[in-house]
Amino acid sequence: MAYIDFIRTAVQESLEKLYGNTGETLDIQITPTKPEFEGDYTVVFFSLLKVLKKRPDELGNQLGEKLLELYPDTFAGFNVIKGFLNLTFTHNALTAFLKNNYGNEGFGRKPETDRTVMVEYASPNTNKPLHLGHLRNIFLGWSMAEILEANGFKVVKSSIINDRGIHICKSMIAWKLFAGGATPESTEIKGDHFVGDYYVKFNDVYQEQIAELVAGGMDKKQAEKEAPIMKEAQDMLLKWEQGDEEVRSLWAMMNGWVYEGFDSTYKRIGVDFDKVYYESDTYLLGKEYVQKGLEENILFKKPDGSVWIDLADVNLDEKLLLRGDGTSVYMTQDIGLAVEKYKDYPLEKSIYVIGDEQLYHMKVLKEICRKLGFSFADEIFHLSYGMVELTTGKMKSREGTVVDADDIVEEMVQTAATLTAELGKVEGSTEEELKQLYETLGLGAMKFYLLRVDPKKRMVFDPKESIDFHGFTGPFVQYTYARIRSILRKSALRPEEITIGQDVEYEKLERELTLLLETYPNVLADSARDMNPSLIAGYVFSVAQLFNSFYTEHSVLKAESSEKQNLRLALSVCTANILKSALHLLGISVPDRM
RNA sequence: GGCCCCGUAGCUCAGUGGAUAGAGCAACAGCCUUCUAAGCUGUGGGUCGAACGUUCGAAUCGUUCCGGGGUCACCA
Repeated sequence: MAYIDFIRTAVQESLEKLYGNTGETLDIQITPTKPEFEGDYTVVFFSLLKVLKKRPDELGNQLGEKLLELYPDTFAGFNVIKGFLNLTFTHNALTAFLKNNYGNEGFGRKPETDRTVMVEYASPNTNKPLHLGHLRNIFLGWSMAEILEANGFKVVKSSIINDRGIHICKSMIAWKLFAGGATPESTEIKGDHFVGDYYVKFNDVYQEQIAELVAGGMDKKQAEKEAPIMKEAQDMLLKWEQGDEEVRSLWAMMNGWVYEGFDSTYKRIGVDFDKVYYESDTYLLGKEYVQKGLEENILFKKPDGSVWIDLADVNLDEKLLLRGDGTSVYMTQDIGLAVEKYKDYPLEKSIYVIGDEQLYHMKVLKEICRKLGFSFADEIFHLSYGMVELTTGKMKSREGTVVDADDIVEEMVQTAATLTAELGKVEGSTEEELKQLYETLGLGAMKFYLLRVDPKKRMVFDPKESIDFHGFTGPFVQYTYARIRSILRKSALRPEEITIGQDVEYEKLERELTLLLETYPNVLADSARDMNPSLIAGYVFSVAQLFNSFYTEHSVLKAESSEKQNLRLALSVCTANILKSALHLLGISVPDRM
């Protein structure tokens, strides 16, 4: 049992022994003791004073003494200040934890169960390459999947690829008109970038044509509709829907290029999916449920034949589900896909990693599913995250300020290479090892940077700050790990030969580190409960920080006694295990040296 | 305009009912014959957007206001 839970139970028991069962549930808060006070954990008992009709020092002292009496092996002492009871653990209580867990690489993880959840993330369009915003989405999704798995869930990582629609038709028509048969192979351009270039080309030509029409006296709105290239794109979409062979094969070819590009990016950043849905397969699925809803009078038809749902009763407005011509809209498709997911897997929860600009859309989706009678409606969870902005403001594709995913990853890896070369600590490594190290560090920096912030909040991406590998960063934590590995390589004792003496004493930093390491299982549980990887980033940083203080203050290999050396080795092994485990949950790997 | 989110140190962010509000970066002063200095130690830096309220206790909860953002498409 975690220390904090143990204390809660012990306090409850002590209070009952002291004052009997009051019949009320007592609200007891337990927090780590602030560094300026003496103690390890603090019981905050202000709220009990009124119920038990006691004075603070009276209640605090009685409770403290009872705890010492009942658990002499656990509590060594206490002090009372106002409504705070500060408790100090015995050395043996610390040792009990360390002994049982220091060598356990899976410390904090819960055993696997059959409870299954799906995490949908990435979900790109196929008309342009991934950008920085996608990276936040992807790292978040990947990390949440890992965190849920560590908490005992079976996790299905999924993605819905928006592979059809007017957007890809724009790239297609531009390619047809201007590429002259060029391919990613012939131009040596990565497939997704190649297709994205034609999307940009489309827009350039489109703007020119609008300008021409307006110059010729046409109204701007009219011009936007009349521009020939736009008409051609729309014509292509129509042909696609009719199954026109030529259009379909062009579509398949260009999407194929994009997938090759995406796959190489996914591979480099180390993410994958268990199940990929394609919009071209699923976009018609929602219609039957809309039809059924119409028959059951949950939905209604307007005179023009369009189908709507009225959400006024839950403070939302009317929402279109089928156009007058019977074609489906985005929402219709999402209903279909939501059902499909539950047909494919026995899901307890269906998590969607989607930007917060779609909060309203997801709220409506959930509400419609509920009205249509789907039992899973309440288990749809929108893991929303804020936009990534630049120090200069928002990313805007029209202004060319979009940070490309491949570019930024490459830049981080290059930074890692430059920095490593400057420091010159890994001489003697092979080319292959160095290349691997740069990837580990560059991606570690990138992922940590994007995951260290609360997902719900929008964040600012500062290129200067992102390539700083000091302080609250991935490389800082990785460095701490590498330092420990270095100690362990030089140690005469192997981790499994460590023995911690029963009455070994803990100095301040040893004690603090032990207490912090012990809370890891709770951090793991909290991050799953809150759907928030940044809790792990914050934790892993504080562990690394504290270990570095300990490392500077106390020598492990030249400890003053063999008893001390064993203790410090155990602390080092335990720290390394937790750093590795926690970083893994953020998708970050660790180097043996750096 | 309706609804939702945000406002904490120069900058980027922690802290959602408890003690004198924290960290990183930036600034300044120190620490490498000692297990990796991508590190450590210290200093300066805040009317927690504003006001009122609830509470023994408020950055945290409530109301109002100010400032910033999102969204409310027969777009995806």
